[in-house]
Amino acid sequence: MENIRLRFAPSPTGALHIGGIRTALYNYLLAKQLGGTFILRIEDTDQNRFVPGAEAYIIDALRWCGLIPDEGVEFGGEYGPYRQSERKAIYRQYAEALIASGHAYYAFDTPEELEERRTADENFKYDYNSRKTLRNGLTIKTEAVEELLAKNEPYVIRIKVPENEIVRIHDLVRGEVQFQSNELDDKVMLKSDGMPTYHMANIVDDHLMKITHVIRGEEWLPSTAHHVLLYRFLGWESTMPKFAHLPLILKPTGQGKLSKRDGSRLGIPVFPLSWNGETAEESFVGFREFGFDPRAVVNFLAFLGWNPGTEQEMFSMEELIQAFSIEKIGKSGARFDFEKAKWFNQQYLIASDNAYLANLVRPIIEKKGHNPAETFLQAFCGMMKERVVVLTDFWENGHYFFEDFTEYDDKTIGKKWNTDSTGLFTRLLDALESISNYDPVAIQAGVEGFISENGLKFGDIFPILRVGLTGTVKGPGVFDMMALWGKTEVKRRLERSFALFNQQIAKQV
RNA sequence: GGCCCGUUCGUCUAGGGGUUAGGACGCAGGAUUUUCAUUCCUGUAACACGGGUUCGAAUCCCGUACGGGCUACCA
Repeated sequence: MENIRLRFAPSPTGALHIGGIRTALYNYLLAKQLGGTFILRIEDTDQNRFVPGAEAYIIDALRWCGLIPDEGVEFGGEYGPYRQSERKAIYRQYAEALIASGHAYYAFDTPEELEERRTADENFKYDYNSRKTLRNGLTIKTEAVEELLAKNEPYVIRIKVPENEIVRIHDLVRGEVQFQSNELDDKVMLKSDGMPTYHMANIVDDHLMKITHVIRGEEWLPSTAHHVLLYRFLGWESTMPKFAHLPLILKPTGQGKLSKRDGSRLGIPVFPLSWNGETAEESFVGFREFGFDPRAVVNFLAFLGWNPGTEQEMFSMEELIQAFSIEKIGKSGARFDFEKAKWFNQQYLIASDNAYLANLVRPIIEKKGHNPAETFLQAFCGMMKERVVVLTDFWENGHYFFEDFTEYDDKTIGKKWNTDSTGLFTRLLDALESISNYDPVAIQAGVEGFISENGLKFGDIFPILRVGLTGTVKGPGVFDMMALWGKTEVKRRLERSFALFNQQIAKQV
């Protein structure tokens, strides 16, 4: 039985957006399902686009999502190095082997010369036809080529695409796709700086690392024909990996595929983690910082372009590993729907136990300068979890648990609070004081008793009690909160608030 | 422009020759509730278009339209 090996191979050119994470996820799921190995390879062959910190970001992001590589940069393994820049020498020998077998050639055309050809003919392609008129090993005599090489003349190595052939690729998502070889250009394999292009490095590494399945974005479908040709020319066709090209993730609004800018444009995260670029324009908030639980992000992403064919929507990573299948990957682009992402998050938060939540919420509360006791925090999380969508809502909607509110619902108070209220509520406070067993049930009984004894209605008491306690008309059950806070704190809060309310009506008069 | 891929409610999607075309998000209404939320119920809304093939097409085939990707010494 073959050893299943899949890889996620991003370029460290900046923060990795959610589309990249989804690609990693699908690779991870299939690897785990088949008992295989999930590998992280860094494709840093473009020295111009290299961004410091991007590699660390990618690893942090994968860790946060729970997509831990078994092998790769920072994770070890027997097929290293896993950074392509450290494998530079390897690629050259294969590029030269391609030349030796007549499947590639040296090309001496300068970027400027090619640019000129492109401006002259906008359909210009370096292909089976035009290569006859360019400066390369096919048009220059062998000795002259040797001479140029000896003189250190810059050159690239290009693949020699055969004429009049049909290149067939079998894609696990799309079935058979054909390309007419005359449509294919002679892509550069080795750049003049000695680095391979993606195409070369990818095929060599996938072969050397014994990759069995390539799951990647649809943007690679057109160049897969070149990749198949390379496997053939290098004699590796029999062990060529299976390909699966994923539908792209589309912008939430408008047209085209999701891009980095869509996040800031719409005020929503499109990255797993925040990224601090050189400028504000290049900086992005992540799902993590926005208040997402990684389980929700993973669940949401899994469903962007795939679904199990059942009506189950909530899937743990383990369940995804069980249920995942390439056959069920969709073919058309999936629009990024932030509303759905939030819904997933809310579902996870509601279903989480209080201790788990307290762990995630604590840093948020501490950042605001509060250091609550663990039991208090957990009780808080328990009361709030059905009222939040993202983790930051715990503070947004429940800050009054930790600090005195400064703004309150003055509309409600304006309607309900009058000059007689202080007297009434002071008596309520006294009634509250006399409750011996200060738990939610007893408090409720006390308040209800007070209401009926005084011939009042719920509406006369509750809005003021709630706003007095929390500043807002929304929130957990008042009696639950009161029990958590205790008699003294309840008294303190209410007395403070009554003073505030009296100031408000004083101003109105 | 050329090549390649795609097209079921607004969005994510199930289904795949005969279905009341199913679910989820969103939205609207209702029930429960001390508020808000949760939960539950109900509603809203789709097979891009045109031709075939067939007794019958959303489903198969061909076109068209529309959308997307690629077209670098970027990945």
